[in-house]
Amino acid sequence: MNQDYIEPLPQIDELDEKILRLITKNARIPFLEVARECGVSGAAIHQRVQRLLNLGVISGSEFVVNPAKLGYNTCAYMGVYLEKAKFHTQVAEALRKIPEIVECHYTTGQYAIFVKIQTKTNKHLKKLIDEELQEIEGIARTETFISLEMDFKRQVAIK
Amino acid sequence: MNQDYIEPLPQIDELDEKILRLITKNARIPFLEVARECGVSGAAIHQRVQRLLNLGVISGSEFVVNPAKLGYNTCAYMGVYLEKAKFHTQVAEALRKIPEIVECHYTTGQYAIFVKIQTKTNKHLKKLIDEELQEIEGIARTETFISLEMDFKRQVAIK
DNA sequence: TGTGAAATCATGATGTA
DNA sequence: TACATCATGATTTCACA
Repeated sequence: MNQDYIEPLPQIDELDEKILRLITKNARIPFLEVARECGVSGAAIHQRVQRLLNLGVISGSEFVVNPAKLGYNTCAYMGVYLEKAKFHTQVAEALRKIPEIVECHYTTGQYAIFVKIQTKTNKHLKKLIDEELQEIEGIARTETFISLEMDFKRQVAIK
Repeated sequence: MNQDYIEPLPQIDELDEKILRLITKNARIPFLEVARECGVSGAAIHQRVQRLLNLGVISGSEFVVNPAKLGYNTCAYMGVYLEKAKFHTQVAEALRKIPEIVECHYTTGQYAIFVKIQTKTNKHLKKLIDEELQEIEGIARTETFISLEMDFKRQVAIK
């Protein structure tokens, strides 16, 4: 018995994996360089990347900002308790409007919703919790852990 | 009184911000297109981006993979209790060796360490916890929340 | 910082296995 | 279906103002 829902997987071959390993570490790498490393033509890489985008295996690319260099020195995780489970969606919508909330999940366990927050300072975080979050209709209470230091962060490993 | 340590901020002007807003949403955007939007030359954008990299405001670029399309259907957060606080570093080092652990923070509050995990299935997660995590010297116990659904994820907003 | 020219690259069409 | 080759227009990059 397997209780997990598994979504159908696209066919990814070794060339795709090699491409993914390269472009997930550096989105600006010239496709011709990828091509040379893989021993195929540039157009082949171009077509493969397009296909991986179409399949949704990759959703796009981004330059990664360091929040601290923009003055965002506090990173926190917060569990949210709801007054009633059915407030799920409206609370998530309200959270989405707060730009300091950078990630939001529906979760099992003690919290209904779990979020990641980036604020300028601890004071700014406290203010956000007191003045914005506790005011959201449907939130009963919250529990916050501040990240003292991020030790590492990476994407899921390509086989 | 302000208890927060603030790291010195690089000078970021409006042009930098405009560039950041564009390249953090699409790392492959041609710099010439950015240049046209900003009314400067392509080389100016190139140099600005280089400077932002040197300053550490951006740490690089990446194509963003969708874990589910690679068979990683379970996302979880886990709080780690340590036997002794001084086990901090060695536990973090052990965690870094487990590829399914994609993010690791030192935190305040009830947990000493807080991690994000991507596994193929719930079963795979359970196996990871039972066979790998609980075996790590220094970990007392762990508490896991499974993400049923990610509602949203974004980078910190550029002013 | 910015400009412009040379080197490099992306990308679409076409042919082939 | 996946890839190579080729042509062209765009982009990156570097020397220089």
